[in-house]
Amino acid sequence: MKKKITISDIARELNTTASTVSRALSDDSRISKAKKKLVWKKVSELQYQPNSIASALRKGKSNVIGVIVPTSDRQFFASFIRGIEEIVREEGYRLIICQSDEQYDKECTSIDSLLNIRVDGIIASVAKNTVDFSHFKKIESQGVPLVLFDRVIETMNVNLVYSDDYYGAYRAVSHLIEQGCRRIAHFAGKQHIHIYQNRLKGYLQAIRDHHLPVDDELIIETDLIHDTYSILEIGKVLAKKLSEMPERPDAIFSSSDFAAMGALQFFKENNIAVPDEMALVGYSNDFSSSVIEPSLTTLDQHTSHMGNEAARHFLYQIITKPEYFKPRKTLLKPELVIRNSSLRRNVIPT
Amino acid sequence: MKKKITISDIARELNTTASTVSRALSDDSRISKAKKKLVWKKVSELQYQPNSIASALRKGKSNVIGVIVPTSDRQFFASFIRGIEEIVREEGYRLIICQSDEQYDKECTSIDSLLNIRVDGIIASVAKNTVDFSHFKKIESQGVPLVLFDRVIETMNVNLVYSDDYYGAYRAVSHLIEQGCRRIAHFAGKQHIHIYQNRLKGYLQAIRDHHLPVDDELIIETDLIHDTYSILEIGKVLAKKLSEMPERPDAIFSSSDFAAMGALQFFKENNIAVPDEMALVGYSNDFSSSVIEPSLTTLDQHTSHMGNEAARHFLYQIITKPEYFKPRKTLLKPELVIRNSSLRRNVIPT
DNA sequence: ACCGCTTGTGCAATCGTTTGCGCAATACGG
DNA sequence: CCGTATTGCGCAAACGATTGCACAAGCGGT
Repeated sequence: MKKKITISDIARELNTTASTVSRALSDDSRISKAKKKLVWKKVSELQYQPNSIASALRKGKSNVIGVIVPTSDRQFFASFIRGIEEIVREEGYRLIICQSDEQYDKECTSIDSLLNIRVDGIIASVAKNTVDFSHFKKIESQGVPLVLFDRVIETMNVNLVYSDDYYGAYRAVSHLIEQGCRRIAHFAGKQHIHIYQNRLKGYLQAIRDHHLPVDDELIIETDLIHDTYSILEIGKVLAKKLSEMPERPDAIFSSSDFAAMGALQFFKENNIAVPDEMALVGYSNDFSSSVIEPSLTTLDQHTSHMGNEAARHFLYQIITKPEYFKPRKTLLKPELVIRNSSLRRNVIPT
Repeated sequence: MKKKITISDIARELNTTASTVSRALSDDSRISKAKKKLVWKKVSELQYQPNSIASALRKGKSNVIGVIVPTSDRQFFASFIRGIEEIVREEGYRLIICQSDEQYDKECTSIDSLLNIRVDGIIASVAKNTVDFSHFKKIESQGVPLVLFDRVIETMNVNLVYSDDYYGAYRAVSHLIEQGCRRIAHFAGKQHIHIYQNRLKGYLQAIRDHHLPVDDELIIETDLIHDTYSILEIGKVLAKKLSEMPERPDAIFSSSDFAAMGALQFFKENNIAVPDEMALVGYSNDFSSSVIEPSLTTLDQHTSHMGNEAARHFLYQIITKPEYFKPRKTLLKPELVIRNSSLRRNVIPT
């Protein structure tokens, strides 16, 4: 192990003290230009690397933001993280990324470690089974800025960034109705998760607004959070179930791209024409939805934009005095990306 | 800001000193069981959160590993990161993830910040344009353990984890030949990157070993590192070029799944039958390659396994005395995942 | 009664930076 | 020539946990 050189080493060589060097490095106005030059010269000469640990300890600020995601290998979360990074990197913040793997206890330990290393803030999306929020309350109570995104906890008074799932679903279903669909099924996610609840609400409202009957049989609640290949399978199974109904539906709005794609594969294998006999809309605009045949209509949530917003919320909270601070909530509208799985050729666009 | 409670607060309440508390918490044998109980009780009573910054400063160890990836929104890197995490989390290490965005200068600053915060090690894949390696040398010279993966620098004497690209390519091309293909084109990546170089070598060797002619016209070198949608386009353009050749090739081995998929889309649009007129093999086994129609044959690199290995290399180096330490190199064999894009029906499997 | 040993605890320095405060030197106005 | 700014820098105390060393008390053996 080579001995690391410190601020005092520099000071010694320059016949001055650590304080002066420190101030010179932080461009303090009380240090003369000449001295600063000298210091900078020595710094590069000795290849000095500041020790941010020491600095963090003294300043009580680590310049690190903790990010907790259920999993980082979904495009959704990956591009969200990229979105955060884009914004905070120029302010000198680094990210430390924890995966909860959708498990409550990993979520807890992640939060603990992040607090231990004294992150300056935490940006998180809650795991699918989390119903107790005391660990998030702890973050607040320690005075650490918190931003929740996507799977948020609406009852907590913190910064929020989420997508307007109600709108997205409403938009998707209205689109299907415009295409002439009259019996629209819905692959709904587990209803204790807000986003899935809102998508179901949007679905219902759209149906009602267009004076169509709501059929509970067509609403299938299932766990849409798994690895991609499993959800694909789930989609196939559900598609089979729907196709065997006496009065077969003519469209599906799925809360997951992958379930929609699984369904699509089933229909192709069983010669049910998509979109003409069965139109499909997914959710999230995963890359794969653009290459599957027919390509899948879906909702793009502009995830990296969500990341940007989350980052900005954090930065805003940092510069605001606690007594003046009020949490901010951003609700972003998803965009319907219309592709072939829902585009019937004999329909005249309105 | 609520005042954080420290080890000395605990000590004061217990009429003892910080040293005793510290030792009690680290389960030092010199502290009596009784005292330890008392300490633990107070700890939970006061909701004490250890300050790892202070600890890191004193111990010269942060329990953080820096990971540098070109981009985290590729499945490849995401699952690699997951692979690392799996192994190191139980040893108490956290990950801090930096994206170089394939840019040399971001790579440099990432390394600098990681060294500043005194990470215990760095696991990195080099950016596509990096040709000067002094920043990686710096990591070594500071005595910080380094593991390079996938896009490695073979001339550096550090831990390496990479995939046997030569083997993968050889395997892919042999498979195409077994399927009856005789004029096989190759979408090659830029040749200053080792992995693409090795894939080209594997391609060439397989052709030669099967006594087929090598046609330079069929080898197209192009930049395969971009966002997915752009590579898709590149694939289409190249496919067009190939399809217009007087002697049209009957197969493509692409160093990128996305380029292969782009080509596939072009062939479908232009009624060139895949795999019968044109067989296709991609590289990486991205999820989308399984849903495109026909599904794409490709090479799976077992990325999360690569992550496991990288993590183990790091842990090994950590526990080994520098004077006994020798870098370890792991070369993993990719697996050919045979799907419909290359599977000709009239071929009897051998 | 004395010595040595074990067991449990405290003292104080240390990790590398930052920062409030004080002090000298110079400048400037009257 | 004195008083008051202004400029430039050093002293020393933090930040919170860790750790080498000393030391005290208790015990047993001679």
